Amino acid sequence: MESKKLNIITNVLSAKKLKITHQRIVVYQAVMETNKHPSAEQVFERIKDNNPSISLATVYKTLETFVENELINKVSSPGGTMRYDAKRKHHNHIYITNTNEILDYEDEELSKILMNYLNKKKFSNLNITDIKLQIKGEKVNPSKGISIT
Amino acid sequence: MESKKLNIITNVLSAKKLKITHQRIVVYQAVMETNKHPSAEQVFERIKDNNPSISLATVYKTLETFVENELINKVSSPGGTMRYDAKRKHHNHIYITNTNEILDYEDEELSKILMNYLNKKKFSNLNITDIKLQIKGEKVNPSKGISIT
DNA sequence: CTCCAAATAAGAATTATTATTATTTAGTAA
DNA sequence: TTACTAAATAATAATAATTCTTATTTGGAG
Repeated sequence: MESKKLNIITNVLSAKKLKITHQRIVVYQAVMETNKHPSAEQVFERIKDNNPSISLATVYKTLETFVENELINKVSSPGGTMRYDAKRKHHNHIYITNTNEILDYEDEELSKILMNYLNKKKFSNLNITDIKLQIKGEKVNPSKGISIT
Repeated sequence: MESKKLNIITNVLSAKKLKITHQRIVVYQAVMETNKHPSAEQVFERIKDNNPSISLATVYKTLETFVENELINKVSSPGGTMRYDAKRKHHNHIYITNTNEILDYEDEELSKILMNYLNKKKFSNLNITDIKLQIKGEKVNPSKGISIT
């Protein structure tokens, strides 16, 4: 199963004509394995114990390469630093201001409503590439999670 | 009329119990006068010719003071730097990726739809402080403006 | 197996922002 | 008005995040 996962990654990379390197595999895995929207620094922290030779600059560059190849997303956060997340289905973000977390909020119904509404508007000279909702809030109890019904 | 504008500013400042200083008046005016969501650096550029003694650090600190006192907003941008804008009616942002501009998109009807939709959802442990739409796109013709109908 | 364009490591450089500290000033109260 | 004090500012150092540079290494085509 480890090798299966590895296989998926190598396929993804070669589909984008990217050289398959140990660094790229490790960084890609690190971003995929978490839903925590890590910063480059956090990706580096996550991988460095098992891969002490991978440098922070490489992590930055590798992440940037993935963004250019649309394998992951790069999002700005109210905290000021850039955060990365695995590119999956379209989703919105909830910024938790008191813990600096970014949560995903997936809501297909909402996306449809938004699409639908904005399509009726005419934006001249603008080519819209993405529409997402940005919810900002704070955890009432920072040590507990958030659930949505 | 200059003095009238000045009067408005001094009233705003004293309402927040902020000392009325030349630096604050100038920075406040600079942010109010543009709808371009300037960075701290851009505010500095805008004022420095007429106020060569105001330092960049003061601009940063003054803007931060205004944010704390809810006179202006601070928003992150895909470009990575923080941008400021006059706090007015609730509005959404359109990030123009090929020119790095941030446009306002005010739409009360849309806000109501969103509020309404999200109120039906139950987010436990989350105190929502802001909901805004983030539209990303690029100008087809970078030298021209964007109009919305 | 060889070769070369592309990728990486290491660290310097740059950019954005915050912190420090000595000096100045707004507002208050005599 | 003047004197006082807490707050604000100027100048600059420090820090944090990110990008650049360059010498070295390596994946993969042939």
